Amino acid sequence: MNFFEELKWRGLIKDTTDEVGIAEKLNTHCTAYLGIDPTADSLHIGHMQQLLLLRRYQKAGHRVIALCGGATGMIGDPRPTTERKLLTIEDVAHNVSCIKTQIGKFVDFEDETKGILVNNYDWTKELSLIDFLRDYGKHFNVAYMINKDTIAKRLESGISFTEFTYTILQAMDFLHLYNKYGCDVQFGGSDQWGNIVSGSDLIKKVHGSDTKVYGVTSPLVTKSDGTKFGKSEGSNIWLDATKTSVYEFYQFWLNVTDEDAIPLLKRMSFRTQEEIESIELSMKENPHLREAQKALASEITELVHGKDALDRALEITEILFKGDIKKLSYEELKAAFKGAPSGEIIDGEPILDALVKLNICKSKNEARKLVEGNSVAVNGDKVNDINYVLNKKDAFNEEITVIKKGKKVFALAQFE
RNA sequence: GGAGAAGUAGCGAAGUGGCUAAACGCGGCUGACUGUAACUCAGCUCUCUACGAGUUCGGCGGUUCGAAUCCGUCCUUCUCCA
Repeated sequence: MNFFEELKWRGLIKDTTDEVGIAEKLNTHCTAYLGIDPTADSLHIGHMQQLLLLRRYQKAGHRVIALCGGATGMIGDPRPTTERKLLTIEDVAHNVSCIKTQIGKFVDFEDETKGILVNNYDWTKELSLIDFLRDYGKHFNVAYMINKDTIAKRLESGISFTEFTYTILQAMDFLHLYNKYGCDVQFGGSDQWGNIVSGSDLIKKVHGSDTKVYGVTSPLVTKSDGTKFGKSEGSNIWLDATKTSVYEFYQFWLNVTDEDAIPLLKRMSFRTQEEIESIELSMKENPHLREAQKALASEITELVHGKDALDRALEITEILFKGDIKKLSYEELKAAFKGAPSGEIIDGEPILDALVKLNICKSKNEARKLVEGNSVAVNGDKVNDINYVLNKKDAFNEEITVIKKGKKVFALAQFE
């Protein structure tokens, strides 16, 4: 199975500008690029598939370019629903620096012939309006642009000129990378199809229609029940451990439903076809062991957060679901829960306030309802009195208390 | 520039003077079941010093005993015309 066939088997190919051409190209050598806009100060698991693709390309011997959209991020890729709020220049710069280090976990940038990290702001910031309109604008037919899915969807609800021009900016990136690095493949999620085509079209208009450049997209990750992938408790699962703890990250993957587990393993894991098929087989025989979920969660958590962090997430999991918290020593607890979500409370803190302080609940109102609903446990014991007070003397070493909401959400409360 | 229409909680969408903290659907949370799954069922889903109180229906101002609902004005968006 060659590289292109493998991508297909994994379910990572949706559309290509030229399937035969790209299949050939990927079996020789190419320079492939992926662009990511800095819309937040951390990447989230919605980016994972693409980041892993970057890694796959590099592992397969191709040169990869990770593009951080410092310029495009200031404009905003049109969403199907509504106009984006412009980010401030400071925010974009901050986001760029945060994201760059995260991308480094997936790609090796040590050797320029194997991996390059660029920022499109560098070649866009000096471009004058007149040059933009004369050198690039002429290549874009408005009638053609408004037929692009991303823009067409917005014609009813409204789209600003700013976002309308986004696709031109991204096309300029592909052209720039083609000129400078001979970059001949751009890939991305299927929502990027329009932008990717804009880029290859632009290159062909500038360099001739027989120029060998290719675009390829992968299907967006969806869940079998049709709901949005990548959210937990309504919020994003971030790659930044301070925004989403390693434990939560691990748990997210562990809780993937059976139906989604194998497809996700194919897409996200670097395991071979044989390995994945054997997992699939044993999962069919013993679904309750959730081997696929465990394999998926471990591999991805280790890649993103490292071996030590994974081990700790596993330890916490073990304790929270199988062990008895009260049997642990203070030292064991402290070691196991290192890096877990935590917060400080005072001696005599009411349970409702503590739940809010530790970010387990958004408001005391919510906390009240959960306690009344018998959903909260302190050090393993259910608490259903809304006037319950947390005392130092009940804590481990008079210092640490574990507060749990439901089955899976917990935080460490530390007395001041 | 002109003429219409619309802006309601995370989203979609009712409501068109008091019975409305605002139907319904989705999403989210919790409980039961289970395999930390799926399905199904039940409850919750503005806030708080909580059998009560406060603040909400694009913004501001007004009418009224009383407004998401009426009036004025501003902002935003859509449709059609030029």
